Amino acid sequence: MTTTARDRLLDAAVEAFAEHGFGGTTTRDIAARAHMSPAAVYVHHATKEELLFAISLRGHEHALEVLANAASTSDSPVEQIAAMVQAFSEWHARNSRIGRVVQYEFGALSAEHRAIIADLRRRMEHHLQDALVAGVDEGVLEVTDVRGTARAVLSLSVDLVRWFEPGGAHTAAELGRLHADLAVRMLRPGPA
Amino acid sequence: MTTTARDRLLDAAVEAFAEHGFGGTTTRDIAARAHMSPAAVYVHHATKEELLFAISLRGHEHALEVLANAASTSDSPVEQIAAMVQAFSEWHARNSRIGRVVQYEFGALSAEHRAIIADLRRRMEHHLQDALVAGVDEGVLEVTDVRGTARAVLSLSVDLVRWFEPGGAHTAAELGRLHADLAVRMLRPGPA
DNA sequence: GTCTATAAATTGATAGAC
DNA sequence: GTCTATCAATTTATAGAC
Repeated sequence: MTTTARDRLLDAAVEAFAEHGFGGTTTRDIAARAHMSPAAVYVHHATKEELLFAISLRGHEHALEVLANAASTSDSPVEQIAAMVQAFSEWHARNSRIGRVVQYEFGALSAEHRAIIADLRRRMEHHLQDALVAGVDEGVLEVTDVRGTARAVLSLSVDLVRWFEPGGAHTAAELGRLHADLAVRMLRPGPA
Repeated sequence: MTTTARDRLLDAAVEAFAEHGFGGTTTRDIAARAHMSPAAVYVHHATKEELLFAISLRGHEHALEVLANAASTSDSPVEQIAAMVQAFSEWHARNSRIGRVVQYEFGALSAEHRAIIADLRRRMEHHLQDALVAGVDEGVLEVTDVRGTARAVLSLSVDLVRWFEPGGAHTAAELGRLHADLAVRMLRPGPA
């Protein structure tokens, strides 16, 4: 688990993009954070946008994996949703800087890179939609708008990257549990 | 209701900041969108950051007003929450560009301006927290973590600025209704 | 209050030595 | 694969005419 110069560069770029946004970050700032010269940034990535894409791709792949793994832990739709929301919120809290770049800098990608990332995002939404549809079929969930509700559930996890700070009022695990509980309650059939 | 040059400038800056972020927006881009020369940007605002603050202050004040008005439409905590979430989501959808700047460019403000905006944000959260506490006291809501749950409820409204497009799958009114319904269901006491 | 012109600094990216 | 040095373009902001 040695830290390569490439890893140091990616970590530095994540911090800079999360703090100042892609457009507000200079390649000099990234280089300084990674303790490198401005020229060293271009050894591993041809442009600033390619550096963003590398971060965004890794982040989306990791987040998708977290969601897929959580979905596979049970056959019960309710338990799948609880596990997905719990894991997805906890991941976003534990990786809030990566999460901020992943979620907010989509528009800064090139058209080609945006298409690749958009596909990963679709697959994330489908994991949630599948569980919602299964729950409705089994009669254990009440959902009228599957697409809109899937997005709303994911919003609980995603929006925390906007304000989460390590060492704040909630730990990552606490937010995971809270959001999972709220999500399940949100989808239960109402009182007859 | 005449459109002044100042309004044109603010509208142009909102569009530019929402599309490219504060750091990624040039004053030339703002000027071009407002059909002005680069120098005209500095007639009404001394710096690019002051232009952002003017937008952010207006936006936060407007959003707070929407929330306060919704809270005052009923004495029932459940109805207050439904009205707040419905109005807050609808406002963010109808003003998604302003909402994006308001929610995502907080960190680009100066320390002084950030303190002013932070106070407005605290007041928004308190409107929700007050209704949650009242609902728990009356026994009509079940909330274990008031702060965390207030944030989660607001996340439903806020996160839509990340992806909402006018003319998309949902109208602003539909999202308002959907989110209000989900929020109330999220807070109901569970089956004994 | 609008413009043209421009200053002064910063930017993304490259050249070429080690 | 790292550095120093630098280019060419762009950036924020200002000066001064109308």
